[in-house]
Amino acid sequence: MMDIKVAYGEKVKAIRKSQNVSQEKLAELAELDRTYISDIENGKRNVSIETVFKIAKALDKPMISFFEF
Amino acid sequence: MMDIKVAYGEKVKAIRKSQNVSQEKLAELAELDRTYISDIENGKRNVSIETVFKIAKALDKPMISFFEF
DNA sequence: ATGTAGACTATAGTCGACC
DNA sequence: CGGTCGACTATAGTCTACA
Repeated sequence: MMDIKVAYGEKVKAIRKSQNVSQEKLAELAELDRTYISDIENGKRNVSIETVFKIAKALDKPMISFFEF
Repeated sequence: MMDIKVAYGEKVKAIRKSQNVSQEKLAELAELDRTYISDIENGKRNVSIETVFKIAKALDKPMISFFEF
């Protein structure tokens, strides 16, 4: 059974790294806590769609980019 | 500014209705509370990605279907 | 069948500190 | 720079009841 939290976290990390952005910078852009970004990328947090939306905007990607598995 | 909760709720309602499924039945299939489904469709709740995933599975649609605006 | 309200428990999301 | 811990506050998600 696929874990959506893990899959989402991996997407965030991959897209963030492809843009050479640090977790710290992403946190600032998305107005979220840095430690929370860390947890998200490591598949530990079940984020809300508002948070998904904020991160998508911060990385300038459509939301669906994070759910294409 | 677009409200992601409202947009998501409208998608759930539209897809659910297109399949002639009641909120009650959707709640049962997704293993969520019926009143919660009602709130979601009315744009009142900031659902988690696990909940989005459950609803997507219950309606037999890929997650991205709910974020194509 | 659906919307809403209120009271409840679990967890999303913050923050400071340390490695 | 990123992972983790612990304590915290806000809200996700449940449930009963009534229109």
